[in-house]
Amino acid sequence: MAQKPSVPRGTRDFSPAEMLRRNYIFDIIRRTFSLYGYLPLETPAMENLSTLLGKYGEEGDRLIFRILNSGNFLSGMEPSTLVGADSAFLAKHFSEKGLRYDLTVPFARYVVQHRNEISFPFRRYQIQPVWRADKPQKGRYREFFQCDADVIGSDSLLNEFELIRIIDHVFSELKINVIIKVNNRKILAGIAATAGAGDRITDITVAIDKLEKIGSEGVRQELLQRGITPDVIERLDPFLSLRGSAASKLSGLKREIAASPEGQKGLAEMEELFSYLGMEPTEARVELDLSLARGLNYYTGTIIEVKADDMVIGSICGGGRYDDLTGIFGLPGVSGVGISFGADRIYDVMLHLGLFPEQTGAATEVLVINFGGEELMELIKIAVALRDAGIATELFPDAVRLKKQFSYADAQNIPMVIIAGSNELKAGQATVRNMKTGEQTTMSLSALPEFIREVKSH
RNA sequence: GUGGUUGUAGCUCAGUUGGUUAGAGCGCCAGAUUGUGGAUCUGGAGGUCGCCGGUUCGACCCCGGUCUUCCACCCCA
Repeated sequence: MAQKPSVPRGTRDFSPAEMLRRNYIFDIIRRTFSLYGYLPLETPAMENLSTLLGKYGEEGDRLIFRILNSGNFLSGMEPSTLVGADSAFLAKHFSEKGLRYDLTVPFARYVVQHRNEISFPFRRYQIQPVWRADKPQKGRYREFFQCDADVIGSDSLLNEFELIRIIDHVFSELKINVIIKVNNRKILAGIAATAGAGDRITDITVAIDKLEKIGSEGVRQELLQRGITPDVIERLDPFLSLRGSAASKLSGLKREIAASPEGQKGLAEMEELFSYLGMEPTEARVELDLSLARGLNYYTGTIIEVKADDMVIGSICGGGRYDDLTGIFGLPGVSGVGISFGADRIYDVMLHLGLFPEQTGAATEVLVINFGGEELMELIKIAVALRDAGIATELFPDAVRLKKQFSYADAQNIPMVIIAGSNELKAGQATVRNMKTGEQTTMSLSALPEFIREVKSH
């Protein structure tokens, strides 16, 4: 116990059983992305700090893992400059690279860097780990996987519509009941402007975003704390209490924020999006939630967030439109929109709700009992023939007692065991034991693959 | 980043207001059953009580530090 090795805080090993279930999730997401025409992309685990810093706000910068420079980074540095230097100064001199914090910014970097090779609109999906130097809790890790799909170089709201369809497709295949919340940053800007605080949109949205968690009184306190004046809060109030369908909220808003051109634009976008959704309804409920803001401040239009209906956990998928992301890298005027599935939280939800199918992935289907001795050559041939027939087969590597081999099959959940000892082989036969029912059938060796395929299909 | 919480066998947890060889259930291994798993019975292995240091005649227990877990805030997937 004492000197056991361990992994760093907030990181995890994934056992074979866990990997089979994780791959079940990844496979469904990957298949759905590709069904909608998205292409795979991977980027390095580390990026230059200049790519990363300043993209996620002050809070985000603090959470980026920095990689120490290789070699003697102290060489040529006067000891006197180190005395009294603050950590920001040292970090700048000792570290030039960081672990990626999300997949969207590296994607934007990729697009700008390869703009001449890409034909727009460019759709890509990316399933890779990201790292955040956060304090871990349940459902919050320092290394976790994101599954992103983004399309860049198209302003059309058809993209938003299709991304929502993808979300719906994935969660209905995973059998997770969800609610898809949408909103639009331009509407939020319109609300802020109408309330007379257009310049305080960040403070206002951050506070409003907490509505569900802390209630309307809590939001009021939060707004006050952020220095929003009581008369502005008074004027924000009607927006927070808007109820009803998306259509009725939109028409209500239309009057309220008539004076804000940006707000009107946001409303028009939402109306268009909901008209598409009306034509081709989703399985999950799509709700216009005016309190939805999302922290990442590069979003400029539609914002999307998905919550599980049957379990209290943070959002399991989110996304939105960003107009200016590639602008930071010197390519202005290219609009993008994307979503990101949180695979680790989806895993937690599915585990908690018991939604994983009993057999996930390609576990062994048949174990061939090893009798050793003269039979071994025949047993190898059986295993080869079964694998040729596409049946996942293990030949037990050691000729140990049958009890041990059967226990192994039981522990590994292997559904069928083949017993072919000298008795059976003399007659050119083998016995198949169904481990679930205990039923045993003896047949000729040539009939084995067909028989097992038969049992499998039931 | 702030405040709090947790850590005893592979797993889930007892325990001692500081006193010689630290317990249970489950799991694991062996046997009852030398070609048949999941049930039962019998036996066995496995712990410097997270780590480092301090107080004490003596620490798993008290104190400090550290790592880890989880929680609230912050932020987010």
